[in-house]
Amino acid sequence: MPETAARIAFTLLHEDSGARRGRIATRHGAIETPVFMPVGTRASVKSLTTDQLTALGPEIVLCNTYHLMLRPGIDLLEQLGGIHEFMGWKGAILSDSGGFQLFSLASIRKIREEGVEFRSHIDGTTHFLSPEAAVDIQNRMGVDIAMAFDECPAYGISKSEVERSLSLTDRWARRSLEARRDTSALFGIVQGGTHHDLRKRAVEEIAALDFDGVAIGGLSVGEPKNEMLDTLRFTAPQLPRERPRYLMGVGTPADLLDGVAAGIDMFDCVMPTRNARNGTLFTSLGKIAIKNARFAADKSPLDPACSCVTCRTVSRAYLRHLFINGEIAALVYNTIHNVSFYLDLMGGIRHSIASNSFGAFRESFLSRFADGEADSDPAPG
RNA sequence: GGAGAGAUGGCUGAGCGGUUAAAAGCAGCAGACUGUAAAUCUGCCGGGCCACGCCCUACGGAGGUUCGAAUCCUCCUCUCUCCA
Repeated sequence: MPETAARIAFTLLHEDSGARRGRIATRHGAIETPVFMPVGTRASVKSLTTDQLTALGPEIVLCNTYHLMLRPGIDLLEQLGGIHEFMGWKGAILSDSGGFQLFSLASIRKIREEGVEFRSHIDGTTHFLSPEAAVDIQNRMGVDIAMAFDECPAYGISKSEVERSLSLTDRWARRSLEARRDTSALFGIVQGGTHHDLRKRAVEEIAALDFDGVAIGGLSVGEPKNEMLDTLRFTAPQLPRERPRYLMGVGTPADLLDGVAAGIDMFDCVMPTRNARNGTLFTSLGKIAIKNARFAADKSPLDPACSCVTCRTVSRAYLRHLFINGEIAALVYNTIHNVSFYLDLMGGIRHSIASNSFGAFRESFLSRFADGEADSDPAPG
């Protein structure tokens, strides 16, 4: 991409019903969409070295403004050549603005019109994030895609509070955009809880601004699944067709399929990496808890349908052994597999859209994945 | 041979007259995890049952004191430490 070109360029390649197949050109390579972005909050996809991550082949990963501004700090990060160089990562990077930390670290912050005062969860020192500061930090990190600074309202608060929060997010969106530079693309975020009218208002507000992409935030934060899906299906199709659509923080394999069906192009979620470290592994036949006693003597690969390093190299019995003994290799093997599983799922989704068979792919995947049992042992006699 | 200390649920280990089916940790079994304060957290964990209550069996063994004992007394068995 020429130096003078846009921050990113999105091309919508194909549509299959509501599902979209596209491509995002960035200064760090092209991203085939729909895409799943592994989460690397502190410039690290937990338990993986950068070369292990690279070998898995994701085109883009996440990092987090709040966590990185605390450590190592933006001055140091900038001095060290930016986040790509810092972590030795050649692919694209999207950073979250820190808005989600307003939600997850609610007890140690104070929200004002101007911005948010945080107390560091590490050492208690006070820090300030505003739309301008958050975007500035993301620019200085050198990420390919930055996120507007938003407030993610907790589920269960009153509609009037959601509306108040949304108004703040919308005002912050304009200020975030003012702070955009050519170094990083900037996405706006649609909030509004589970209220159709607020979501509609948010879409109109954000879509009218010159963001490089539009995200749906504030889903899968505790609301019932049917409300999440309802909000997703209501909101996603209203997002600008010619720009990337990003569903933040979602989700399960089934959620990804629902998101794609609703017209989402980008996803991120801690689920594959966190669950890997906690012993829950995704397979083509459903989730399994590798610590379960029934895998103690199971010589079969974790997922016979998977070709990742883990599945090619070791057995379920060995993975269980490593996990219950707290071996570091368990985290590495598990993470390699779960991330591979998610990336493979997205690959399958992209192929199916290209061949107009997304609906069938989705049905097929879900019928096998079901919810739960993935025990390859023969039925007891 | 002598002098001490001690034996508690798979293990370590509290309790030292009633509120004790018995703290806590570990092990074991299961579950959760959705823009990562997470290699974290939660539940179960003697047995049985027509189970939100009841019945068995339980603190080395056998007796005893007491309304009531894992807790007090006697004897026995075994373990550990120190001195010979």
